[in-house]
Amino acid sequence: MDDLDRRLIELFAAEPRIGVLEASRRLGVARGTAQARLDKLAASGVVTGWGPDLSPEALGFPVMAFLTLEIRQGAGHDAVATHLAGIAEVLEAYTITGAGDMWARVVAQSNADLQRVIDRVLAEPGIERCTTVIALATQIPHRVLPLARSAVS
Amino acid sequence: MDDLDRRLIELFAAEPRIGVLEASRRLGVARGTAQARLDKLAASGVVTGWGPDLSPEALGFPVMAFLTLEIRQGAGHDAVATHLAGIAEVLEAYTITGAGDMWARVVAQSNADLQRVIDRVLAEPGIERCTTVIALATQIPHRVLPLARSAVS
DNA sequence: CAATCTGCGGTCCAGGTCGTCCACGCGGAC
DNA sequence: GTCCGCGTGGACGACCTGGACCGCAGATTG
Repeated sequence: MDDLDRRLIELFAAEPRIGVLEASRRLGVARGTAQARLDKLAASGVVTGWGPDLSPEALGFPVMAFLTLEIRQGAGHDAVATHLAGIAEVLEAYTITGAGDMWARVVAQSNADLQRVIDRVLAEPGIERCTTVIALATQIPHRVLPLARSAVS
Repeated sequence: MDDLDRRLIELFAAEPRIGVLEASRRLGVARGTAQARLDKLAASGVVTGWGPDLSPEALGFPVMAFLTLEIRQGAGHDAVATHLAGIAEVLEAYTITGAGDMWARVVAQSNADLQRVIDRVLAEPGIERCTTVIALATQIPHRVLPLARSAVS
């Protein structure tokens, strides 16, 4: 993860479709070098994929909310996680610090639809309580690039 | 967003490097069709980018935490958002329902490093209080694909 | 100190791909 | 009936890819 790697990532983040050759030209290095760096970045796990980024909003799910789930003692998180994984509107879920707590990001087609999503989530008996927080505005969209800039090594 | 679009997205999500021609072959359509669909998906905003996905963990930031910030009345969210945007470890931030609340996802190199990050966040005087929750395990990694499958229209 | 290794730059090649046209046929909408 | 949008198949030239080879430089090792 030296400076060349960083510039490579930034370049592809800015213009994903340029291709290896064009990238190598822009950075003033040989194509083989750029290619080797990209392969290494992928192998080391820094670059996890090149998949298309989808916008839930454009897909018809403009409402985003964060759920904090309180898991019933002894119920185990796995059952809840499996249940959440079966709900497409659940985009993300983590176990977090706190007494049996779990956190999930969900989206919905409207505020009314959010109720339906939450009800689906709560269908799992292992969930004791659920507090919902709705995202009103995006101040910082999901980003990792600045982190790559600051990463050392 | 018909079935062809969906299969196209799923295909590229599974194998991002295949190229338009190969994709059209797999789906049994003409290349021009696949290309037109991809262009349309990008134009409609469903596909927001093809950038490399970076793993904060692989970049040396294995600790993830969620901050709930209480914004001082009248301070305005913008100042806080600008401040957060200047911190690379802040990967995401939203204003949320609740009295002047804001939510942010941060990463850090270690639990000790998390303290440094939080201190940097709290350097902004517009923030009144900050509660931190640490993610222990990823139950569902960030995903949008299932949503695309369920999206209608 | 010298041998070795690794990373990098430069170059070559064949094959495949890309973006972009076009004409044509099909179905639905007016 | 006629128009329009959409998908198809084909074609074009320009370009890119993956792979290979070589030489050089610095770092590492014995």
